[in-house]
Amino acid sequence: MDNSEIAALLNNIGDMLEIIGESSFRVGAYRRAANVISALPRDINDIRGDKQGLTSIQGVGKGIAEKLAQLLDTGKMDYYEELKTKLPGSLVELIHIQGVGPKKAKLFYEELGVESVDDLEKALQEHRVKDLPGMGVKTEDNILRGLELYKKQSGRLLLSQAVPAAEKIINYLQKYSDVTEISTAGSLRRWRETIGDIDILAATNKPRQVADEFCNYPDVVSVLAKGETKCSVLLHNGLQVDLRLMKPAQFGSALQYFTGSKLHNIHLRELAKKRGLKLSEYGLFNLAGNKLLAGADEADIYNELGLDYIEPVLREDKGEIEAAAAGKLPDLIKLSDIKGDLHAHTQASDGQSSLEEMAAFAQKLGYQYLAISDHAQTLKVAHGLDLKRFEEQWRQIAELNRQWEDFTLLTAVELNINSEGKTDFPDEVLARFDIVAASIHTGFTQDKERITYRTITAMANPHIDIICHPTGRILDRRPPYAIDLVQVFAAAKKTGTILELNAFPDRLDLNDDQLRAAKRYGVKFAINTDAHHFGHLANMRYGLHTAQRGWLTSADVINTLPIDSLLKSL
DNA sequence: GCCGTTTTCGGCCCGACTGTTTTCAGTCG
Repeated sequence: MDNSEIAALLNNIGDMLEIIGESSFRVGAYRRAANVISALPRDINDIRGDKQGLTSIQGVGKGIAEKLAQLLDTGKMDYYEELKTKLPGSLVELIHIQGVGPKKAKLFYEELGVESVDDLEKALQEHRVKDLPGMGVKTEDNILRGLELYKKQSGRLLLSQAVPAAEKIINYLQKYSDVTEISTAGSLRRWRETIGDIDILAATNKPRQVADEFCNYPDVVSVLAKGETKCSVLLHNGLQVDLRLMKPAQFGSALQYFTGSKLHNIHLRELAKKRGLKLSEYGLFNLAGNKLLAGADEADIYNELGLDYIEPVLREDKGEIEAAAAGKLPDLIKLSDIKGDLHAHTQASDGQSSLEEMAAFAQKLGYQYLAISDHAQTLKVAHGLDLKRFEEQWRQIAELNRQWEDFTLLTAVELNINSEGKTDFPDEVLARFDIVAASIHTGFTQDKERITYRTITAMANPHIDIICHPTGRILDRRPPYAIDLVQVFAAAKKTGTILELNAFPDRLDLNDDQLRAAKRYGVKFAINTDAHHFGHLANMRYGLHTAQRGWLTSADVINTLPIDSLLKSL
């Protein structure tokens, strides 16, 4: 089992313990351990072999370490198996429905025999819930609404749906209402790969007027709640947007609080307490609560706690607070560091734009270079190019390059790694491209050993510079294929092969935790959009923020290099 | 179940809202 699978299992245990009614601190301990392990830069199996062992992991003590050791050694954990006999397998799913927590899940199970989401739906329809102690008609309605929501958005929203929608609303409110400051908050501001709902925070002295304007926003189909501190609306595309209204003097502390993550906030408040202070959404206070130390400005809160400012993308309680205390936060890569894009397709294969259109948009973004990396001959479904067609493309690129002084189209290819680990062209052909990328497009269902072998075999070819979308996952549609990333990272370091961070919003592959792990191995990255239309080149920002979430600096990413250094490094 | 520049035992973040209740439990973020 890998780190993310272990983390998922620990979270599941946390959910089960909560329903059983275990101490919330024990529940929290399992969730913290899960959070830390998901971000671990090393394979947990290796740590198991260390002298200090699993307890060297912050948040893993003797109890969890013993259980994990058994799991890693035998593939089973007695404790988990025992819990599963106490609760039906799908009962934990209930607490992911808005309005249902552990207590109600337990009540429904014990009193109504509800064991799954389907059971609950039936019980609600038959109005068996309202007669339970502490329940009523309104509770029943609330849960029914939560259930509808749960069914509708089983998957969370992609960043690429949420970010533009939020930006439009912010522009609108700035234009038509009296806000002094306004920002996104929540997981959207942290640029998590998927978003639950859109949170927006505004500072104003005229909350009623801002609330009115917000509810009049043209895309609103229904107003769910409207008050002076909070409004919720539903947009016609099904998105829920929450607007929170604050006084300017509290904007910083409110923004800090509503940005989260939950675990980051808990850790920060613990730290405040240790220093004799108290932190809430209303500000940072002395313990007596009568002296305000910070509130209007978010950065002041961190500074008053003795920390460097922590960017929202890092606020996951994955070591950023310790790093900020030690002055060791990374100098995160910025969008302006990106000098070009190394993965783009044209009409020649499965793209929709011409060479000229791609180049024009890349220049508009201020790039020095763009690599045209169409698919090659064996990927028939994408109309891959044979050598003759590539030679024609090279001729066109050379001709176009003559007219620009400070911009270059690079000749590239995205090879397909077949089930034997072989690619489309012999080495003497590969040597003729500026950049050679390779990736897996077929045989997703092969076993871990096989897929890892294919990838590592391709990396061993000295002509192959980059491995694209290394896990093949597509958010909400396709899980990653079975691949041993630890072996891949080690091989990437050894062979000097670059790993791609694919910026396409439903890929983001490698993801944040994987980037951080790979960085520890000394791997270098390319952040590429994999554009199939010139407009897709603008997706770079989704990759960029994912890179930040992976603690990457500009030195970790090769397409921050000017063109001559780039070509030399390849 | 974890952890220690107040502690190896006794703590463990903070506040608001809702719905069901007469003082609070449950849920949420």
